[in-house]
Amino acid sequence: MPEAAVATSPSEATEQRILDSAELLFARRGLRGTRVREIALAAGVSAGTLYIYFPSKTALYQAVLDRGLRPVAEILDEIGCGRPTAELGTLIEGLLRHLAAHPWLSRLIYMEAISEGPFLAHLARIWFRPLLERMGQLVKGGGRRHNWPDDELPMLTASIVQVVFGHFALAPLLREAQGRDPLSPEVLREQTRFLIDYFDRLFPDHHPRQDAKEKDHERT
Amino acid sequence: MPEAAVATSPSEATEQRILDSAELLFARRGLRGTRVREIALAAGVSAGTLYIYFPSKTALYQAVLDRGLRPVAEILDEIGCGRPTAELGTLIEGLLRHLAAHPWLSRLIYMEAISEGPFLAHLARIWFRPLLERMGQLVKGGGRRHNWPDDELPMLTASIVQVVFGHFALAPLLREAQGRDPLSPEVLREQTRFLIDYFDRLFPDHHPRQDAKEKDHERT
Amino acid sequence: MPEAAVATSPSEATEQRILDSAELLFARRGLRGTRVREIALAAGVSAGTLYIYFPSKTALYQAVLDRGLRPVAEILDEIGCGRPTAELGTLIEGLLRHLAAHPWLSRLIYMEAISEGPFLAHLARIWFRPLLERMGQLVKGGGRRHNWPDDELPMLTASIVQVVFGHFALAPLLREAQGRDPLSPEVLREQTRFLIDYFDRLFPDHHPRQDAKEKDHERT
Amino acid sequence: MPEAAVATSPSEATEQRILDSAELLFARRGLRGTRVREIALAAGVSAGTLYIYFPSKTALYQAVLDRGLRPVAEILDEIGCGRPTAELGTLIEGLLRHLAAHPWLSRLIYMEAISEGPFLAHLARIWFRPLLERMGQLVKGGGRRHNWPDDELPMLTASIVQVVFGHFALAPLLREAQGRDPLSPEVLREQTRFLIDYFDRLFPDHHPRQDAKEKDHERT
DNA sequence: GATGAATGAGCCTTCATTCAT
DNA sequence: AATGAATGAAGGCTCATTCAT
Repeated sequence: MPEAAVATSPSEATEQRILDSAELLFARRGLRGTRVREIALAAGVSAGTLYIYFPSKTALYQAVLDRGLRPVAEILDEIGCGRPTAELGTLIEGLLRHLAAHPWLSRLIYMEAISEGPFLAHLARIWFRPLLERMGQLVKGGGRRHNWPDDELPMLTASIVQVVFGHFALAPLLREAQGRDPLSPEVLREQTRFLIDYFDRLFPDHHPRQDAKEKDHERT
Repeated sequence: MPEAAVATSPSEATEQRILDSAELLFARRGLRGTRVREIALAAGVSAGTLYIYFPSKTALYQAVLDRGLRPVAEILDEIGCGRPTAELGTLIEGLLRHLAAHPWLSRLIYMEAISEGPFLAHLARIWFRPLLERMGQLVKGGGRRHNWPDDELPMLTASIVQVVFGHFALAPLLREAQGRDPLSPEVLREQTRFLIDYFDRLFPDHHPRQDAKEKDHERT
Repeated sequence: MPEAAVATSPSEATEQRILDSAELLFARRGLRGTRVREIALAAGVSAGTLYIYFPSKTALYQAVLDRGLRPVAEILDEIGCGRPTAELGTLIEGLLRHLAAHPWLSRLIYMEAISEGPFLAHLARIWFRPLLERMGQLVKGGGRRHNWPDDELPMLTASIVQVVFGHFALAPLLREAQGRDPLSPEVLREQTRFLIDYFDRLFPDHHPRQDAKEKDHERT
Repeated sequence: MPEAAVATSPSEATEQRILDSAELLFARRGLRGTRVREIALAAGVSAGTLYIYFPSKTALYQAVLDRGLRPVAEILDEIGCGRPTAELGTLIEGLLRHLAAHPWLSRLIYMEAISEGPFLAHLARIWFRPLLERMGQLVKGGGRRHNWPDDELPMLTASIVQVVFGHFALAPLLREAQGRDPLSPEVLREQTRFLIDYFDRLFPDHHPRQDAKEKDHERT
């Protein structure tokens, strides 16, 4: 419960500020491309101060990655304790809400994945594999009657991850190409609605939430 | 097989080797994270030699990006001159074939997009926007009777790009998480088959190829 | 004695040390021929430290030039506020004293002039042109009855500058050829005495200081 | 007599072109500040070709220096074989003619002198010392009755060198400050006339040429 | 706890020099 | 004789990291 309590100490606040700035910059430039001084400057401290909190740039990177991924893992754990029906929609919505609240997270993850850096295995273990597994369970299990062949399910779940996370990861490009901010509340609402529709079509038998379904489309 | 034919001067070969090595490394580390010496070493030349062919690291990066994106633009142009029906499948297959032959391209593009680098606008202009437009035409036009609302089409096409390119961009992560090489011919064949199935479900009226359709699913 | 008074921060001292070393080396090798590492080594710091104080080698060069030329401009300004008679001698003596105290200055100026570098115009504006003008005023004005034709005066003043500054600029060569140090107090005293004699002959009506005149020559 | 005969071989011409370009550039940038490629480019050959004619940049520098200084030494030798009277004027005129024909020579010499390079001793031995000695002989000897004290003669001769060579060495600065080209025939003529007048005043007993004397001043 | 000063390793780039053609 | 291609050794400059204050 670190986020529930108020700022414990001034140094705790400084540490968070450093982590925030680092997240933002690592997400854009990667580990090698980000300068310690940039992070410190963005956090409003000197580069020397940063080394009081983190022993090295790499350790800071790891801390940023951990802090970002932990809540994702928690979301995955929370889902799945409930009823198996309609959980995929819940999972997606939970993820979207979290990603919208932490717009750098997707880019950070993608950056690390593409970089094939030293934390790739870690990333696969604590983020991607659990995500695929949970999604696989939700798709396979739950009495759903979708008609996807079993051997295509891994690719299906991977594609869902791509669509959900990709929207945030490629946000700069989408903004540039579409002329609107993919992270604005309005666009995020549209994107959420679209994804629900999207999953309805991929899993025709799967009706995540009655209200959401009736709101936007009456066909079928 | 365009590289077999010419084989002009020895310096031409060197230039291509440098471009190849640079593509590989830029795709993994981005512009800032890649060292010129690494590129030169990978190309089997000295760092000084590299500067005979390219005036700067940035210029080399640009050349790599251009060389990678030009064929994609050509693929987009070629499609669309034919019949409008079933063209989406053709486009996807063409793209997949090209991306499979140039496995670093997607990662290069994603890296640049995520980095929000100086070529983002260029990337949007010559890659992403044409891609979205062409796909939008193919989806909208062609007498198809899919029932997507118009305002969701941009997000739909974006999601298709995510699924097609994401497979290659996140290849290292997929390999690590799924325990198999996403770039192996076998997996690529599966991925192609999956994507065709996938589009059939997103556009139920759209029957790209009879054989592909009958192979795996008999519903509708 | 301006450097004895202040002695502010340690970094101020470092900056001055860098400027001193740079002046010495730039005066000998010019801008292009001097290595940043040499300057840093001579100043007792690392090359990186130098860049804390100056953004580039060129900026350091400019700073050295400015620091060296400012006092010369001040000397020129101070002279001329007094009586017009006998001022040329005062100017020369003031210049000689300053040049003797800053033995690298002449070489720095000559080096820049010969190099035809980017600061040549600056040098002409803040050093050479004022020098010529002030000397021209002193020679022309002041009721002197020398009989130089007007159109030879610019060349005359230029030649004076050559003789005054050239002694310091060509010091290495003079030392090598004459076997004595042109910067030693003794030789400097001789040179001053010679210059006074020299000007007496160029301007027979011009008796700068009675004492100086009587000290060394009773002939005529 | 290397300049009398026509171009012996094509390679001879190339060598001279390289020497010419090198002279020009060494005079402006010094040994360290000049790039071999620049010289080659200015000579219209490749850098590799340059190494056919000269084993290294330093050797080329030495050759340039030698080629430039040899005629000066010859001028010094030729003078002095004649009558001792009025020879100083002849020497000055000969020097001026040569320096005007080789405008880079003075700058080259000054550059080397200021740089305190490895050829300083050489320069002193074959250029400056003979020059001082010859001038000293001409001033002292020849039955002239000027009234300079003996211990000021070295400084006097040095000052003459400064005035004669300095005009060419500081040409860029003079051009910038005076707004006219010090190497133009017109200005060179003026400078020659000025120098004759100048020496007449430094050595009142010394009447180099009747015509020159009567042109501008009738005192004595 | 915080920082300004300092640094050594390393980065991008240039350069004198070599050599096969 | 001439050169284009190549390179190893700097050269200017940056950066992660340390430490006295």
